[in-house]
Amino acid sequence: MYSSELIKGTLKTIILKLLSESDKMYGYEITQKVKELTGGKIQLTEGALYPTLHALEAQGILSTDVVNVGNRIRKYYSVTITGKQIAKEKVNEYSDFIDTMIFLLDLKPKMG
Amino acid sequence: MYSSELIKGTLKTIILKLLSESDKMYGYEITQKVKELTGGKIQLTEGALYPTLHALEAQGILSTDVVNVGNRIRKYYSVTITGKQIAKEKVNEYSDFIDTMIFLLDLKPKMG
DNA sequence: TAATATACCTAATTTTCTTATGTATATAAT
DNA sequence: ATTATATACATAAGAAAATTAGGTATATTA
Repeated sequence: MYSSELIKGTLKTIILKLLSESDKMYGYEITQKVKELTGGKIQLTEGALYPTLHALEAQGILSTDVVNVGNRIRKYYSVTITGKQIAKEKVNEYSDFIDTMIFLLDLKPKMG
Repeated sequence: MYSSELIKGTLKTIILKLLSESDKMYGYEITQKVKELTGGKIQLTEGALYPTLHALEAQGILSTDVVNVGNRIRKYYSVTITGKQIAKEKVNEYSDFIDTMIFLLDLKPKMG
């Protein structure tokens, strides 16, 4: 787990990237996917995730689809058409930002 | 200029990296150096910078040396011996974090 | 002489997150 | 059977970290 301050400001970008690549995902699924992909290094907290999802929906970037799975509720989120462009911009901006930080901090990114 | 949320959480790391590589720097100098190195893409605000410098000093990570330049005051900061280890850890953690984000967001870092 | 640059600082507010709490069902372990 | 964990949503109080705005003051350039 990284110190929490590092993760600040990346939540929206992570959500939009994951949702851009799959048709739809629900909140809990996003937390599990991020945990899995990062080997537990990034674990989204629900207190941060849900309000952000609600905000993105209110902004028209995400749309929702509530489904009943057994007796439990699942709220699927997907990127709207308007949202797709914004998602792309967000990821591109973060990519550019990372390049800048690598240069500024003189880091050598690991090559796969 | 990046949207402000991206820069959140990176300030300490930037300060500690720059100060680790030069003998000493003063606050205003740090803002100018960052602006110069990033082509204006990252511009530290004084309202964030000075309180952070004070906090790092209070924690014993930085030490200060006040100098008179003409009739103006300049407060030089340098990394203490204890601070050097913490600075290294901070930069390494951020480097690791960036690797994780590159993988998670499937980014292709530009190679110099 | 007015504007910009240098150089420090703090305080109110806002943003964004953590921590804590709440509700409820499903499954695995004891 | 019952307890713990996992699934699945949500909000609210508080903390952390930034922005915005303001303050003081000297030096330089237009």
